[in-house]
Amino acid sequence: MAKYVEIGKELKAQIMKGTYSSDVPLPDQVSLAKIFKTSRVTIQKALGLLINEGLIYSKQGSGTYVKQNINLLSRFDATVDQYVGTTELMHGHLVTSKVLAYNVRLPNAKEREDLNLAVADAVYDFVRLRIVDDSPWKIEHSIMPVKVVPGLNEDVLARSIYRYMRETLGETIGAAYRIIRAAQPNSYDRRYLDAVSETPMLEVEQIVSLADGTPFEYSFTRNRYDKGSIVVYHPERPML
Amino acid sequence: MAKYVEIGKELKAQIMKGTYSSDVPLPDQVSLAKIFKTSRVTIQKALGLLINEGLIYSKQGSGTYVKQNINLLSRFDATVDQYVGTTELMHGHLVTSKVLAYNVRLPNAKEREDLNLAVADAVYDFVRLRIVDDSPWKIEHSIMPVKVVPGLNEDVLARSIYRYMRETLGETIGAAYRIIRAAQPNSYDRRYLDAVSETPMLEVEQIVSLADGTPFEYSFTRNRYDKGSIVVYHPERPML
DNA sequence: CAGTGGTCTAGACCACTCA
DNA sequence: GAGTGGTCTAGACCACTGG
Repeated sequence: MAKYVEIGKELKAQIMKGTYSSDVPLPDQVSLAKIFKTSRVTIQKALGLLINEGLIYSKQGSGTYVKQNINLLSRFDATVDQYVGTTELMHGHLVTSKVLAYNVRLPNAKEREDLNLAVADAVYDFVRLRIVDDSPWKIEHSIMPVKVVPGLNEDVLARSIYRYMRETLGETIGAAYRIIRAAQPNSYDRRYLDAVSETPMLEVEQIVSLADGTPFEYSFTRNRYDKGSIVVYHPERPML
Repeated sequence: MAKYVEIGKELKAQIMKGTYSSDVPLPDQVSLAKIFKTSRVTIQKALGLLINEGLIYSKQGSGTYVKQNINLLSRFDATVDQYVGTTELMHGHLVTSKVLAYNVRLPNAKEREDLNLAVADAVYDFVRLRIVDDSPWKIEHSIMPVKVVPGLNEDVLARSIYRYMRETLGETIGAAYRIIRAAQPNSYDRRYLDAVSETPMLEVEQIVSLADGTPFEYSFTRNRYDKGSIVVYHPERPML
């Protein structure tokens, strides 16, 4: 593990423990470099991780401070901010899956473009109902290329796909595009999620890629408006 | 302007011009350092900007490549990914505002916490209907502290608050928390956005801060499900 | 003014890919 | 094995904050 990641973890742990308040700044970068026996650049890279998470912010000429509103995230139920599958998201809750449809077929034009596939590259096409503590939660409709995620059978689907990819295939999940929208309920929503005409649905369309840039998942996830929201943090970035 | 930002802009411009395809990698970092007469670390910082925007990705031992799905973003109408106000978002479209409510009052407990205010710190509380090309688009309900954004009158509200902050107050917008959810239409939605019972609404609740960490906006923005979605890109980051 | 973060350099070693 | 990106160093200068 890279040194700056280790330092980032340690600093985060200290912040979560309440070592630094939002009034008193963290030790300055030179001091931190001495404390962790490293260079200032490495400290800056470590602090950058926490800044990107929204945990701290830096003010030139002044210092580095802990943000006040860390608690904001915990107030909301479903956070889809990381690339962990939903199975691993709900700490302390049992998440199970029911496979509603499972099929292997050839991709259409849009899927070929979004997943970067040739005409003959088969894809899995499956729909899963995700259940938390015996209560229906969301419906996931996923398209995945067979050549990128081989061996994806119904047994794996009932468990965690992301864990299968990490532990069995040894793949690292990379970036994700997400489009978030509200939608009217469709027949699946009505049948499995107790939605009626007046029930707004929250839909997330996403393309997820491996660390090497290969797209491996194109999916639509839907839940009732009262069964989850999405939390996003946007740090400041130079405009290009 | 920092050198790495300049280089990032130049590289982005070249990529947008189609200089590099997704098959052939960009020049390697050492070559780029020579081309831009700088060090490799600076090149890496510049490339990092493009990686965070989802424009390119790097593969250790291989090279740095342009992503295939750059066009994904342009397919969707409303992108709320940057900290520009909506006035500046719709290129080539006329965005106007109608102030539906405007008030100065004392903050409640939640607002005091989210905006980091004392009991006596007054806040603006206003509702604006945003109109694109004569068609109602979204409703923004905003709370802003008077002491952070002084001089916010109805004249400014009808124009661009963000531009006022940048150009008149000289403030730099920093980070933002956003919670995105689907919701049932309320009376405002029905009255001004042509919503009925079966019209799902997309709602964005957000806290926006200045570069120095001071929160200055707590707002709810709503639009009809068919009048805008939200696009988010999540680059890979080490887990802390 | 002293102290802080922001940027930048030149060079080094390592991990990984791919022919 | 050559070439690539990932990390790290030690030191420097600048920009900004705040007493």
